[in-house]
Amino acid sequence: MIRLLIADDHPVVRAGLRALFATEPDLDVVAEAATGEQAVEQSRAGVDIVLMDLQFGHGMQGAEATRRIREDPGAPYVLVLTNYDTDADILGAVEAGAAGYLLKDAPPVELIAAVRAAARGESALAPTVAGRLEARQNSSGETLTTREAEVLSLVADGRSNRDIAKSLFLSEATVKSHLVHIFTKLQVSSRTAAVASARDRGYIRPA
Amino acid sequence: MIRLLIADDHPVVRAGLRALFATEPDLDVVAEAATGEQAVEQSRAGVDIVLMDLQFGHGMQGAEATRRIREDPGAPYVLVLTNYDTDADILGAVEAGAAGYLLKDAPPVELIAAVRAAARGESALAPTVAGRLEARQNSSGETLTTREAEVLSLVADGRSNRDIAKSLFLSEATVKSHLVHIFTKLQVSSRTAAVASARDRGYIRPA
DNA sequence: CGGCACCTCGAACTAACGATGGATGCCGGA
DNA sequence: TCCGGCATCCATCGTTAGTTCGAGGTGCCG
Repeated sequence: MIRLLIADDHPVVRAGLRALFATEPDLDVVAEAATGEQAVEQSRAGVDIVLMDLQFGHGMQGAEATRRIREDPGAPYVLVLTNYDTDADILGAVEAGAAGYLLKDAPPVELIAAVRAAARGESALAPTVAGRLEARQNSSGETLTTREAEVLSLVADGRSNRDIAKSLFLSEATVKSHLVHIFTKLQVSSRTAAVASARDRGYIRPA
Repeated sequence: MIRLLIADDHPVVRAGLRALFATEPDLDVVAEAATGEQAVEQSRAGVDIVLMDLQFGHGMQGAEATRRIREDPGAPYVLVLTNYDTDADILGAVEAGAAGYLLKDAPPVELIAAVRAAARGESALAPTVAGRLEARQNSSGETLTTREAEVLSLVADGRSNRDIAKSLFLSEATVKSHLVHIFTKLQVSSRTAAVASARDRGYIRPA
């Protein structure tokens, strides 16, 4: 018997997952959580697998909750649940200790199979994500430094170079310098293209 | 007895809604649709209320499907279902004839109440949306024309003015002209800020 | 210690952008 | 019918952005 915790802020999704797993005799949903905090709490109450949504409306997000849960030795496996497989947080969640991730629009059989696989301790990473993880580790030139990401996020807000310089207590020249590096890494040649590319790659929050 | 059609591309969501309504004796889910096309088709088979997701992975989107369904006289009422209440398509859907809209993270009781209200022919618009509809009609300056939206979406992809001009078979001056109008309506003064603002307001697809 | 990666800044130059102000034709609503 | 909004077009000019050099500072790690 595999004991499940469902963590999602959508009541409808929780009900759907519950209904889905109800048809499987070896799967038992023993708890639900509507926030990241609740998920961390409930995960300690004898659970084998946590189905963790990445996006929560308020408070702690799924990736952080995953990290907290996996801190404990003998903690349950965490399967991350997300809407888009381009989600940047997937990488964060996997690095935080998630055993795999699932797309919400995946067919039910896949969801169930993934849960069983996770319960056996197997990792369930889609090729897309696995590849992205490799890419992040190999081609080190592609990842932005924290400072560059900081600049880029301000650019994405529509701020000007001068504006950004003031906010970060830099000279405008430094901001431009960072931008040159960002453009090179992202293989673009304008700030708006950089923002577009960064959104594609998940470097920037969509909402 | 209220006969429901659930149109959503997520099996999990469909199962969740089905489970939800199963507890109500006067509500009966008689059909499901995973695409916009299916929804239009199924809506003709003796349905009272259609629960219509706005986002479909492929093919016809919810707003368009709503329009098609409501074309017929005596067509079922359509309740739009969406993740974010900032979604630009909500307005489109309501204009297409939706009787109301629901947030997927709304508590189950609200969903059920909204369905019953819609079945009685009542309109169920959240104040947020109702206000936005007014705003759209009153301050006409806020909405972008189709051409402006077209330009803006290319800007959001990181294209240059010259590039956009070529794509749309315009002169660069015309593109700039459109941009001036866009900036004015969005109350910004740069293309990146315009993109940021447009994303906030839901003028641009997040993915 | 000597790289190496990162962050910082400057200066001068080119290209792109945005502001301003004006102009035409077209169409639908008052 | 006339007016207003839309789409289209154009030129000029100041500002911003992006490029290309350069260089100094830090901290980390083998």
